[in-house]
Order: sequence, then structure tokens, then C-alpha cells
Amino acid sequence: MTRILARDLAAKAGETVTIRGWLHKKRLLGGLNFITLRDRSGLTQTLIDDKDELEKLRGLQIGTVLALTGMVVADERAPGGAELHDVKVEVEVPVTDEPPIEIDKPISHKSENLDTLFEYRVLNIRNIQEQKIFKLRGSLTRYIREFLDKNEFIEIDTPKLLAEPTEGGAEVFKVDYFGRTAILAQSPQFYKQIMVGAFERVYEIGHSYRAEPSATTRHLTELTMLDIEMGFVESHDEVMDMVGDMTQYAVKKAYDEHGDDLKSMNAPELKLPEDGKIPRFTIAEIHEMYTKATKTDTTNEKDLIPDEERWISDYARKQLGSDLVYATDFPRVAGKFYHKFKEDTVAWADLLFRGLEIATVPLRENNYEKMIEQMKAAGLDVTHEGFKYYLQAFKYGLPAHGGCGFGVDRLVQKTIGLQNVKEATLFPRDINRLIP
RNA sequence: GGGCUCGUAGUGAAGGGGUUAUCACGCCUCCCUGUCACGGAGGAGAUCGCCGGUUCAAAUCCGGUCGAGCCCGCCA
Repeated sequence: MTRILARDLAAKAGETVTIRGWLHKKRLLGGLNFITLRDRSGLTQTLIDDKDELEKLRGLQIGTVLALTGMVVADERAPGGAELHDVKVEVEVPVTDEPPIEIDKPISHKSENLDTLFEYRVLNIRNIQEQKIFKLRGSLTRYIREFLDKNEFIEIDTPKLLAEPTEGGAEVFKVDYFGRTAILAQSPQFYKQIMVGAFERVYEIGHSYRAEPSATTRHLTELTMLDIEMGFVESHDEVMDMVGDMTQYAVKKAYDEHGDDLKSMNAPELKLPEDGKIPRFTIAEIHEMYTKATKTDTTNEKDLIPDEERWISDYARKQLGSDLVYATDFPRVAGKFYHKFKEDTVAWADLLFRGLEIATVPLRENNYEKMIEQMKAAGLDVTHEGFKYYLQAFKYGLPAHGGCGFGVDRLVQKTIGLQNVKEATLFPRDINRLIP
């Protein structure tokens, strides 16, 4: 008999159907016994009154894979308004070992229990509430792709195994590569810029690897980055607007699609600027406002300190009605050799979402001679093989361009309001976790 | 890398010098015909992370160690 899903049960009243899924809950009341089955669409309640059928489930634990065949009966006492009666039980995969955790109840996300959360990820991802996080995540990246595709960006994939560190900055992982040393890519930075020379507009959603010994609620060693690069840009504003529009589009759509789920996860109410213009403050302005408001002097910092990120986000939400805010005009000293510089500042903005940096949005230097100059000024060996192919792109024609590095894990985390970025990741990798 | 906090049945928690180591959920047995965090009766399950020290006596105090969490730093 053809399988039907839990969500379609009510429409099949009066018919005999088969559902397949996992044993989710037994409620044995004696003569009247309820069995809840879980499939990808939800839960189905079934009523088993036949002693022999019930006996097939003796000793079988939650998670047992079952096929249940019975008559669909509409009954308002049943969750979802319908349930299965006169059920025939077929055990497809028996589970006899007691599961180490309970999955029919909310899984603890308290920070002190995160270790258990990830230790038993294989099982707790079967929890319906837990699955909402990753269904939302799937939707967010789907809407991001939708927006970028509409705007004629090409999705690309670039290598994660690289020859050697050339960019500076974050620490890299080294791996043995047939006797040579390879490194894991910290970002697709070079490759996406190179691709601007061919496609103008490109993006990639892929993994980046950071060997920084950062033990915080916002760092992973393996993270999912959305990298975007667009050519023939007129201004930094144009890039910031594009990234801002994309973010608002994806988050708004996700809220529309998953409103009930987000509510059940206690996600904050979404606040986006009515005119679609994300508020902007320069780093210097934020330092000044923060210093004035908190009496903590940050005016000599080159970047925002984490508390400033939270503070300015709080300000933007409460005063300006926006969960998103841009911090612009980083001081010149914060810039890297591939950035486009202004007089005292660098064309680099951070997009903050609910207190956390979720994207860096810079403009790149595209002039070959200037690049060489800036690389030398940064103390880099421009004749190094690692730069050869990168510089070819500049030498043979790279238009003005800019883009962003956008943390997908952080976007998911903050959309829901999770405390730790790892909670938004199926199998997080951090400074001391490599399994499962 | 620095600071602070925490390791007690499978899971989540209580207890902070002398207890038979407590509770909830889960698990096992039995009762229960409308449960949906079902209910009721009974039961099993813990050398209190590990090593050492103090003490007549350590889950409890001290030191070390291992593991975890949070904040800071680092960080495209």
C-alpha cells in the first residue's frame, strides 16, 4: 500500500492507509493505547486496541521504524483532527536499546548543557523543535540564493585545499597533501575576486576554516560563509545596499514562512526599517556614542569591541526600529592590502544583526599597480607564487568591485535568537570538538 | 593565550565534613478505554570526572589533572 504522510492524514478520512516512520511516543492506557508515529511531515496518532498488535511493540524503544496500516478516522479528540484505527503493525527496524536521551521533549540549550546537546546530536536532531532550527536555516540560504539569482549572480565553488598561506590574518589549518603541506581555505577571497574578472557577479556558500583559538559563543573553526563579489560597482554604498537588501529579503521571507516556528522558539519580533534603508554609523561615531553612554573609552580601538556591537544594535532597534545596522569607515590601520582606501579610512563596513557582526562589506582595490604598492606596503612578497595567479586577474583587467563575507551560521543564530552560534550548526567544529 | 564558573544514576537537577547520597524524566513489571508532559502501585539503575592530600571520617575542604561552559583577547 502507498505510504501517506502525517500531514495528509486528515484528508484521507474513511480510507485505509499506511504510514511509515519512527515510533515517537507510547501512551498505553490499558485497553486503549495510543502510539504516536513521526515522519518528515509531523506526527500521527494511532489507536491500537488489538492485544496482538500491541504485543509486537513490547520491548521496542522510541525510534523503532514502523509501518502502520489502518483506517483514518476523523476525531476532534485526536491531535490534527484525525487518527488511525484498527491498526496493523509492521516492525521495519526494531530498536531494543534504550536511547540515552529523550527526544519527544524540548532539548536543553542551556550553555552548560551544550556539550550534551552536541554529544547526542544524532538523536536530538529527531526532536521536532530541534529540527525547526535547520529547516529555517535551509530556508534562509534558499532565499539568499533566490535574491542573488534574481540579481544575476552566478553561484561558484572554489577550492578549500590551498597551497600555502598568503593572505595573512587568521591562523590556518595545515594538512598533509601527499607529502607537501596544504592549508584549508580561510575564505574564498582570492578566487571570488578572480571570478569577477569573468562573471562580474559571483557568490559562493561554502565552508571556511579558521585555526584561531577562539573559545566564544560566536566562533567556529569550520564555518559556513556566504561570499559575494560584484564588479563594476559605482560606490561602497551600492555594495552595502545590495547586501542590506539581500539580508532583509531573506530574513523577511524566512519570518513569513516560519512565523509559527520562530514564535515557538521565542525568536524576537523582526524589526526592519520601513524604507528599507539600514541605519549607518561610522566606527568613529559609534566609539563616541558608546563612550558617552557607558563611560568606557573606546575611541582608540581600531575595531568595535563586542560590547559596542551589542550597544549600537540595541540603539538601532530601540531608537530606529532596525535589527540591522551598518558600522562603516573603519580606520585605515584596520584595512588589508586588498581593500580600497579613502583618506583616513578604509572602504569597509560591518553589518551587525541583533548585536553581532554577521558580514564584512568592503570595496576592493582593483588597480594592478596600486595592488602591488599596497602589498609591498603590507610587507608581502609580490613575486611569491601564491600571489601569481591572483595578480593575473588584476593585470589583465579587473573592474572596480566589492562584496561581502557573510556568516551563515551567525545569521541563523541571530534570526532565532540562539545564545551560541554552535546551536545553529548541525555538527559544530570548535577548538575542542571534532566529533560527531 | 588570560580571567571566572562548573563536573553527582541514561538525561536534567538538589545536597557543600558523619545520610541507606535526594528529586524529576526515562527504563522494567503490574493496573488503567480518550491519552496528548496521561494517571496509579512497585522495581532496577551512581565506586559523586580522575589522582593525591587534610581529617577518626571527604560527594562535601585543599592541591593537581582531565573535561566542559561563559567573558576578554585573537579573528576577512
